[in-house]
This record gives sequence, structure tokens and C-alpha cells, in this order.
Amino acid sequence: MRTDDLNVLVYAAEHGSLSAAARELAITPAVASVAIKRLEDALGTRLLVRSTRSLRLTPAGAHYLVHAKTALRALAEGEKELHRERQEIAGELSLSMPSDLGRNVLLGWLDRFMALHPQLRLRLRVSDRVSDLFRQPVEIALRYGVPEDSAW
Amino acid sequence: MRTDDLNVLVYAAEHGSLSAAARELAITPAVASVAIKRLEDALGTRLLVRSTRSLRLTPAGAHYLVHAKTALRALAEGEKELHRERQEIAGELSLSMPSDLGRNVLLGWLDRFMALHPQLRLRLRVSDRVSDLFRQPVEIALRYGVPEDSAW
DNA sequence: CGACTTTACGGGTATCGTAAACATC
DNA sequence: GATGTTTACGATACCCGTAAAGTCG
Repeated sequence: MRTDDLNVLVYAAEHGSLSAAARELAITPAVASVAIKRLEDALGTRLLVRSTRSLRLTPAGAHYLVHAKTALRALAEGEKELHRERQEIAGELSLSMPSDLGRNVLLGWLDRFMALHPQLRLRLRVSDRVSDLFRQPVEIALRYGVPEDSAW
Repeated sequence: MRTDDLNVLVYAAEHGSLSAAARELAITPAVASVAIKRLEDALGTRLLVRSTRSLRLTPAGAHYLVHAKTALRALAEGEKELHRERQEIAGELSLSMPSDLGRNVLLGWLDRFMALHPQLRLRLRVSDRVSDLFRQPVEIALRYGVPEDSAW
């Protein structure tokens, strides 16, 4: 049995639609459909009665949903605990990036990354000239486009 | 993630050996090994430290095992509830079997089967002659060996 | 040496997304 | 007719068992 299928069941019951669940889970409606079918075949019981315009749990499905949720919650909790145990990322990291890339893309990512790792300090060097890469010692340097000097 | 893999983890932790777990689960040691590897890869954490003669949980594995067990328990409970809802098997079933087969094999099975379905009454006809099959109307008849009359 | 774990590999199955068909309001 | 569900299908990926290699006591 696959936990992904259980997840589809939970989302489908929550959103009242396979397509909506599929959108949430970033899968196609087709695979959501077969996921439910797989579950039902494995359990030998119909869990959802589905028409094109409505979707509702069968009595059996309603009962099973409770247990599926607790199972998924237990696994998520276990996983969270694992990550909590994992060595904290700490110290200082210096990175170099072009100004536009930093402004448009990286800022949001870095915000979230630092929220996950409060012990981490970032030293950002924003510069648009590649030559700056050699001036300052950085640990990660990001550039994009066609490199002018293939020696890199 | 696969629940079968979680099951391998539970059995391996319980028996202290991948091979022992594999025997219990009727799989080969090789698939037990890759099951654990799959789990560890999915979680990004080593769960079991294994040498050829010993197997023990890592601290992370010990913590995760608890949640894996509750997840499996929840799913088993949900499945049991589904079967409980299912229509009870009731009524009378008559079967015919050779005396030795009944004594050696079937008795234990039938005991358990009747314990699962208290509404069911069994009518056993034990006889070693195949000709008896036609005398009494039975719904299931068991014989083994080479049939003397290919008309059956 | 013996028992256990792991890796390599081939065959078979499963699963995915696309696309089309089908159903329902 | 528009949205949602299901099926068909081809390509890929996954998973199993066998077998061999590696490992530890």
C-alpha cells in the first residue's frame, strides 16, 4: 500500500473533488483517479462514490478516512522528529549573486531557508560583474548567461 | 512511501535481523535490504546500523519506529473496521474431505475460520472413498492424488 | 567457515502523463 | 457546453527474485 494514495484520499475527501485534490497535490486527475481505485482494490471496498459533479465518502470510506489520517499524521510526525534531530545548520555562509537574480528570486528562498536554520548567518555579496568573483572569497557564486571566459 | 517497507522496518527491529524479518514476511533477504534502503533514502536518515552478525536501531530509527508502528496500527485498525462492516458470512456450508486431510490440515483452518464467522455452521462429511461424493450433496469437496476417473 | 547483508542484473509489473472518451449537472 | 471522472496507451521507472560478491564473528 502506498501512502501517496492515502494522501489522495484525504485531499479528495477534503476538497470534494478528485480534480481539486490533484491540483493541490500537483498530479493529474487521471493519477488521482487510479490512486483511489488502487486503494479501493487493495481494501476490497468502495471508499468514494463519484459522479462528475459531486464526490462523497461511502460510510466505509468515512470510517477508513479517520485511520488513514492518523497514519499519515504519525508518519509526518516521525519525519518531523527526524529532521528535528538532524544537526542544525549553523555558521556563516557567503554567497555572491547578480543583483537582479537576488532581488527577484533568491530573496524569498533565502528568507525561508534562514527561518529554517536560525543558527545560520548569510553574507551576501551582490555584484553584476563576474570579475568580482575573484576579489572576495565566497563559498557559493551564482551567475547566469553565457560565460565570456571558458576558463571557468 | 510504501507501507510494506515500514513493515520490514518493524519486523527487522523486532527480530534483530533482516533475514529473520524476511523469513517472517515471506520475502527474500535482498528485498528486505532494499526496502530498508528505500526507507532510509526517502527519509534521508540511516535507521538501522547493520553488520553481518548484529542489527540495531540508530537513535533516529528508534524514534521513527514508534511512529511507523502507530501508522501501521492505524491502517490495520481501519482495515479491520472495514471488514467488520462487511456482511457477515452466515448459514450452513457442507464440505467433504478425506479423513487424513481433515485431521492433519483442515481442522486448524476451520477452527480459525469459524471463529471469524460465528454465524456460520459447517457440516463436515469425512470419507475416503470418492464415490461418496455423489451420495451426499456437498458444496465443497476436497480430494487429492491422481483421479481414477477422468470424467471428473 | 557459516550466516548475514549488499549489489548486480534481467524480467516483469506498475505507474506516470497525455489524450481521448464518457458522464453529469 | 463545461467541468469532472475514467480508460487507453506508450514510455519510463520501479520492484522482485536469482545469483554472486562482500562482510563480520
